[in-house]
Amino acid sequence: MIRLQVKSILDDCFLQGVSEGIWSDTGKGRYTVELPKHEGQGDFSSNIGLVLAGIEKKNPREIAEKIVKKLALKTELFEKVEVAGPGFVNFFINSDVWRQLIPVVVEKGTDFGRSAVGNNRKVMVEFVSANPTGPLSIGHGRQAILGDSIARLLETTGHEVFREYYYNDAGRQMRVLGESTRARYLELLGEKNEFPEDGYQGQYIIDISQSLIDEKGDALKDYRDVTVFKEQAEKHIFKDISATLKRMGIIFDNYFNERSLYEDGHIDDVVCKLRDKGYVYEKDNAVWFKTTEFGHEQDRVIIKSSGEPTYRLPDIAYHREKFRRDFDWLIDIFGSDHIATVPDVMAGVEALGYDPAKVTVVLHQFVTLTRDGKQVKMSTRKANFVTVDELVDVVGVDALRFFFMMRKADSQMEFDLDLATRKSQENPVYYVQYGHARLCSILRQAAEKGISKRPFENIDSSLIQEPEELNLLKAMSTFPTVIENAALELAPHKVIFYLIELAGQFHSYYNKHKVLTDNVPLSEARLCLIDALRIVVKNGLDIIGLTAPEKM
RNA sequence: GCGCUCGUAGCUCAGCUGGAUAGAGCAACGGACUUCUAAUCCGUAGGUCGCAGGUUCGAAUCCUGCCGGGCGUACCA
Repeated sequence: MIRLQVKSILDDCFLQGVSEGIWSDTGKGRYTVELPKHEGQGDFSSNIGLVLAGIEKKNPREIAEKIVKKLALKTELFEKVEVAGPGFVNFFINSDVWRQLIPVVVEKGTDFGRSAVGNNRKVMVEFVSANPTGPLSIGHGRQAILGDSIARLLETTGHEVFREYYYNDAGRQMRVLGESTRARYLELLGEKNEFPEDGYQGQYIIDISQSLIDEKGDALKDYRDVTVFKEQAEKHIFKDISATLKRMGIIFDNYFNERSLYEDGHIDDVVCKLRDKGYVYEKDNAVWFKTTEFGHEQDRVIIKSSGEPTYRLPDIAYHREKFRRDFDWLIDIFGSDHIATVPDVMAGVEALGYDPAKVTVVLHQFVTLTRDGKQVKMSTRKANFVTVDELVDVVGVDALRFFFMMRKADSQMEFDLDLATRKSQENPVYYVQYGHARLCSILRQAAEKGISKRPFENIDSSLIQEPEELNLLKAMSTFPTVIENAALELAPHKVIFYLIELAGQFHSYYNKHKVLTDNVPLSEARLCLIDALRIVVKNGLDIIGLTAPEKM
């Protein structure tokens, strides 16, 4: 907030220098205003001297001096502006500017941090998209939480967000699922049979088979067609998946079934359109898509010689449907195993006349599981995975969300269930939540002691003067920018790190200074700060889907 | 082989659209509870930012090469 004001004042000075002929306008937009890393370098700092000196071939400090001279006349925002180091301009902001943040935050309340930068752009976030072959595992959990927090951030910044889950309940995987279910069904009935070699081995299949017996007895034992088994499995698994997601606070606006692309003729239509445009040809009895026309190394098969489409074709058709539904921005959250499909889909989208620049793919790295110190290759089929439900049981929703949001998407994560269980108490989510609980506690105590929460105009705000207090205000002032950046960069971890930092500053302050004392005016002033801070922490937790307990 | 991606403290990770002295948590060590919640705080220690070049006033950050991990590289999804 304040940074932008400083930047715009600096821009004015720069332009003034241009019109006076001191320097050219080449440097326009090249210099920055940033938060310095070290103490004593001001509240903000600009590299303008160094940048302009490079362009004009002049001494950076001299240029910085000229800027400072112009700035001095400009505004009461600054307490001091000085040249430092090799040619930086450091800005020291008047303390009162920081204090004025308090009434702003209090007035905006839950809206502080929200913004309209999204301009109501329609965004679809596609995530999870797991086929119903088993419970959600850790990897899905990461994706679910990543996608959901991105969606939340976009909503907070004025985007119109639509969450979609894309799934496929046809094909080989599902046939195997049906066969596995039938095999277990017969097993439970004591019938002789063989479990499919590549069948799904999890306990959940047995449970599903049992449910069939409960409902229908042995009426299905002579069914050769696996459809009924498949459908039962799908129904149960999907119910579990939605329950798991809901438990984590994740709700979808739509589940999109890949099969509808066939039923509604979109698959055939896409092939026709591509053929009309000359991007498709036949060879070796298969249908090929000329991805080489889009700079790829080789063409790709979209319909196998058996007549079945490869996964690329429905993926392309699906993306066309997304475009046709008039979204301005399409965000796909994929695991890194989908890297290879992305360029093909993009080529397809482009070939059909849509703009691939409207698609952003967030790829997240895998979560590897270690058990007894050894890495386990997770597989739904072999059922050697850890489910999201198990994790939630053990660590709770908040800790799990925090854990997954802490890391940026493209970092690999190692997950050790034993360690997670043991360490869940150390999860930094509690550090932030405890901060919130403490803030609430102060407000409660104040009420009990009869120290009233007065409006900002009625307190002596100059009493808010400790460096820790001003630093808290400075940190609070960046909150809207943090949210905005995290949203536009699709990087929820930035909010997490911000909250940890802010909570840390508060905990320090709490241990050093007392808010409620016999000094009533001072207590009242500090209480205003505490109230505003509580709002920021609460909003931060809310925005990324975490609870903000008032007591712990 | 090729493509994408990662490599920062003992461990887990921030920082990466170039800026001044590279940060946090955990683990280690030493301190602070008759005081608004000690799920907290304060301090100490810990680094060739994978390696080597290059670009420039300035590189953890950009470029090139190499080394090492992950994921791909199907008429599997």
